[in-house]
Amino acid sequence: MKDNEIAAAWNGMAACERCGIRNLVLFADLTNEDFSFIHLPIDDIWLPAGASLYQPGQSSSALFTVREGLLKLEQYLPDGAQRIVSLLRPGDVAGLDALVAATYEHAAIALQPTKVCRLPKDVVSRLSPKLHRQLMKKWHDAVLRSHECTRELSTGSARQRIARLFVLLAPGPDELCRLFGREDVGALLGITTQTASRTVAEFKRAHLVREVGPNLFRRDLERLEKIAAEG
Amino acid sequence: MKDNEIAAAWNGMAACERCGIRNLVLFADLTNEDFSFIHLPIDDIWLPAGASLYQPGQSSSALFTVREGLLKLEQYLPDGAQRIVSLLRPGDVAGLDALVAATYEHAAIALQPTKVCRLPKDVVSRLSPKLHRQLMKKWHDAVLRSHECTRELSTGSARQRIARLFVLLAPGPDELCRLFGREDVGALLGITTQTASRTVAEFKRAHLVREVGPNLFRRDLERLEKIAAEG
DNA sequence: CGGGAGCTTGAGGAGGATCAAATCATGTGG
DNA sequence: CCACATGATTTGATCCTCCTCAAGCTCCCG
Repeated sequence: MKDNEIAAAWNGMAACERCGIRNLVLFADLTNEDFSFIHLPIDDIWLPAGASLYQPGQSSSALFTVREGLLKLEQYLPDGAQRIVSLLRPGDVAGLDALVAATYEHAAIALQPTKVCRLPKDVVSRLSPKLHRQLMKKWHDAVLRSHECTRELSTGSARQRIARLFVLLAPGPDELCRLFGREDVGALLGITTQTASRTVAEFKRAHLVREVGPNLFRRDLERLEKIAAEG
Repeated sequence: MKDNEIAAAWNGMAACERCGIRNLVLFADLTNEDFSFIHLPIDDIWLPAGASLYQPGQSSSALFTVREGLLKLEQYLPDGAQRIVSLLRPGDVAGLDALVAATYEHAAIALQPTKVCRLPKDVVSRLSPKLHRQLMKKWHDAVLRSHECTRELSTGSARQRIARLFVLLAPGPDELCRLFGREDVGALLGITTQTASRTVAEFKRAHLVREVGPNLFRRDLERLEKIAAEG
C-alpha cells in the first residue's frame, strides 16, 4: 500500500515532467525513500481563467507549482487600485510566502486556464533539508520574475511595454501567444485599460500580431523586438 | 586562540546589533559552536556613495548584509538605458544570487555612504542548514522589496511616485530623509531626470519637504501620504 | 578663474489619461 | 429564434502630464 502511495507520487512527478523540464526541479534531489515521508497526496488543481488560488491575508497552507498556464500576483495601491507585481509561468512557484509567513501577501489569480500542483506546507517543512537547494532556486526565480516585470513591463512607452509583453509571453519564436483581458494588461504595464486596448488594436492593424483566435496571437517577433528595444 | 576568533565573530554580531534589529536575523539561529566553523573573517566594508559592490556578470564570491545606508540594484534595458529594480535598506541582503548562480545579475551600487558586511559564499554553504530559515526570510525580503518598487514607485503620476519615495525613504515620522541624485531618482521611478528634478523642486516650494542640508530633507509626512494615496 | 558635473528651469510637442460613446460577444428569458 | 441585458473591447475627442531639447544655474575642484 505504501508502495502505491509512492508510485502515485512518482506518477505525479512524471506528469510534471511532461509539463516541461523546469517543473521537475523542486523534487529533483529526492529519493524514493523521501517519498515515503509524503503522506498527503499532492493535488493537481485546474483553475479556469479568473479563478483565484489565494487572497492576500489568507492563512497560508500550501505552495503551488505552476504546471501550465499563467498566474498574476497582484497587490493593492494606497488608492485601492490594483497593480500586478509579477507573472508566474510554468515551473514557477506561487505562495513561497507560506514558508516564512502565516498569510499570503498577494492575490494569485489565473490569467489563463492554469494547472497547478498543490504542495502542503508541512510536506515541504518535513522535506526541508532535502529541498533546500531547489527552494533557493525557486526563490531566486521569484526575484527574477519580479525584476523582469519592473524592467521590461513598467518602463518606456506603452508601445514598448506591449511589444515586450508579446515577446515575453511565449518563449518559442514561432509559438502562438495567449493574451488576457485588457484590464489586466493595463494593471501589469502600469497603463490604462484604454491605452492597452488601443495599442493592441494598433499592433493588429500594423500586422505586428495577428489574432488567430480569441486572445490568441501569431507574432512578428522580429519587428516586435525592434519596437521593444527602442521606439 | 579559537575562542578569540569566536569572540571576534561575536563582536561582529554585536556591532550588527547596534545597526538595528534586522541585521541580527541571518545569524540568529547560530550557537557558539557554529561560529567555530567560521574561519574567514567577516569584513566590514564602507562604500562611498556611487561605489559599486558588484557588477552584473561578475563572478559571485560573497553576499552582503546592508548595515547602514542604501543600495540600488540596477539592470539594463534593451536600449542600453538603466533601470533600478530594487532598493536595499539596512537589514536587507545583497547578492543572494551568489547562492544559486555563478555570477551576479545586477549592479549593486551605493546611493548613499553605505556600510555592508561581507559574508563569503563558502561560509554560508558551510553553515547552510543552520541558516536555512533565516536565508528564506532574506529571500522573502528580496521579493518584498522588489514588489514594493513596482507597486509604489512605478505606478501613478510623477507627483505620486516622488511622494511615495519620500515616504519610503525614512521609516520614522519625524526622521530626516536622505535623497540621492536626480538621475537615480528617475531610473528608480521610471521617469526622466528632469521630471524628477522638477517635481522635487516643486515639493520644496510647496513646503512638502524642506531641504536642511545637501539632499537631506525634513518631510511633511501627512501631506505627502495624502498625495501618495491619490492626487 | 575656468571648467565640469549635477541641479533647476523654460518652451514646445507628443503621448497617455480621462470622459464618453459605439461596437461586439455572450448569455438569458420571452 | 429574437429581444434584451451585461460585460469587454474598441474608438473618438479633449485635456493634461510628462518627455524632449535647450539653456541657465550652483557648487566644487583643479
